[in-house]
Amino acid sequence: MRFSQMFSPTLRETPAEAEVISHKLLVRAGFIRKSSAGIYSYLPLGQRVLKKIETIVRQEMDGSGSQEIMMPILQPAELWLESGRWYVYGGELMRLKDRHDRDFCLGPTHEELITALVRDELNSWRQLPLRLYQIQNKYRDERRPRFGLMRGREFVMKDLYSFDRDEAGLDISYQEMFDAYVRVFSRCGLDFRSVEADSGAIGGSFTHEFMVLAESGEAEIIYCSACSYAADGEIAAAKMPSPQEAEEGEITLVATPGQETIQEVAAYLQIPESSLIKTLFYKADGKIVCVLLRGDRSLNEIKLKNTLNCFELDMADHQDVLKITGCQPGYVSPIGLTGSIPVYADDEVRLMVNGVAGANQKDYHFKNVKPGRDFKIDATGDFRQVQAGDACPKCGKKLNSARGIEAGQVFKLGTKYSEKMNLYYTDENGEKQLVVMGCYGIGVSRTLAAAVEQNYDKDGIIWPIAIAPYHVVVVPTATDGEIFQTAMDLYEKLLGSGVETVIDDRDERAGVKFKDADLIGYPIRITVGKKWTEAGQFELKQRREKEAELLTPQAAIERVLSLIAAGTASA
RNA sequence: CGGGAUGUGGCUCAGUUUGGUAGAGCGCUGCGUUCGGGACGCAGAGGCCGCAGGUUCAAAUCCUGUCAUCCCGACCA
Repeated sequence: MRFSQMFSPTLRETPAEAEVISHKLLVRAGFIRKSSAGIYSYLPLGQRVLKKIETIVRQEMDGSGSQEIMMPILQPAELWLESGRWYVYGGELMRLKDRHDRDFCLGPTHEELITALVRDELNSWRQLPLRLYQIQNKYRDERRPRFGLMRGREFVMKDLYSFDRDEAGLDISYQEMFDAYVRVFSRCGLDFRSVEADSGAIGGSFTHEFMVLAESGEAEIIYCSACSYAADGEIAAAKMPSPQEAEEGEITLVATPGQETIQEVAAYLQIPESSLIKTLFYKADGKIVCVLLRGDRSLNEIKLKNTLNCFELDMADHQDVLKITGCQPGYVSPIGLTGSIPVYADDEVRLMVNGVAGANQKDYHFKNVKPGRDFKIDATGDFRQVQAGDACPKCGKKLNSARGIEAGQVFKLGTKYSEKMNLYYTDENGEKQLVVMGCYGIGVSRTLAAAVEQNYDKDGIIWPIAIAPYHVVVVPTATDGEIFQTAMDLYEKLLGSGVETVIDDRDERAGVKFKDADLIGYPIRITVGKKWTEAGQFELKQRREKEAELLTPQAAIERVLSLIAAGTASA
């Protein structure tokens, strides 16, 4: 490709609206342009990267026994009414009506459609297992689209659905998909981790997320420094604490004038924050519950939500707290609570011996509090947010934390949709059986953004070679004469060798070309300039490296081919 | 959906407080000089100031409404 003809307008300045690195760089380097909030056009460079990722995904899906199909984006409301999700999905579903006033939506995912499709065609156990997938635009009317391609309202997704005879079959499908995902992200050249995750409202099912590690990631990952344990921070567990061995003291009221926060009370009484009992009040579907945590811990709302099995969970406001305890926040306590409010204590709290808790009385706390003795506990469990430094639930070694971008998820659906939408097959005995399903998504456009979040420097993007829009840019430092002609010859030779190459044939100064090459992030740059005139050599510089290599024309081409081979090898 | 902010040539912004008929830099076009890390000079093109009302002799500027965009939060099968 001649750069002079490429529709890739680069910007010198960062667009004002872009906040995260990938958004800034993808816009500046001419990969994408915004159409409206969370909706983007892909310019030639962006489209090429997208296709590269799609190709890798296709190869791995096809290679693991799946078949590509294409379902409609526009879906009739009836199917969503059938699954019950027309009302459950809420505002995120992009809804519209046709001229006959019939309801439709733009597909955010395709469980309904594919279940209906397969149900009409699937009869015998002989047709199973079956795995179907597609790669297409998905639509989710996010409340708050943000970060460019990271959280868009329209995005490219690969969604695959597996159909098996039973749980054992699903286990195999799940594992094969899991393995395929590992290969996909490895081949894309990304640093990622698979983590155990929350299954959300579906509940009970088994799921893993694939996280591309990046500081800007929206998700927290907790992983073990020693063993293979890794989980989304939303669900990460830590080892059960061991009971404290201490002589029980007698509960005593102490004055703590003006000390309202955990920090203040700990400092005032000269005790560690972990000796305090943190008392929180939440509203679960309108009902008040009391939650206790160790003073140095914070609540993991998802764990509590899953335990309570509620839809809505909000912190109780000051008014409510006042009504329940007769006391302002800061001194509230489970001690002396009336029986109607259930008390949920984190495991760590249950094991405390001489804790400090509020007194439900302004300016006073109790010390030497023993849970169970001094107040009742209705349930205990793991409600705390795991932090780096906690002990691994599997091996007890130290847990670390990192941030990640969720680029893929594998999910066991079980019979949720088969039941609702009557998807059966007939087994060897002639009996009708529910089909067991799984679903598996990869955010293709998000993976593109994640790759940038993980691979950039102050000058621009640094594409992993496997998904780079082009492998090589050839930069002649002159715009005519021998240097330019030599560069053109090199360009032709590279193309002839199957190397995806751009020649920067613009009538620009060398500095401008170098800046653009760095910004766009071609993995390899070959400069034809003074070293050619002086010594008959090209300068080959990898975007990731600091120094250039001086090579003869033949050696340069060989070097390019070997770099590409190394960068695109199947995992 | 709650809170905050911003809409002025393609991009980044000034001008709005104090109303008087639109500016800079970059980019773009042409010519010349320059030519290895975003050159310089000269000459140009390009904007009914998000939109709709209102106040006024006069509105980018004041008022009302509305739309859009961004950030924080909530939310995210």
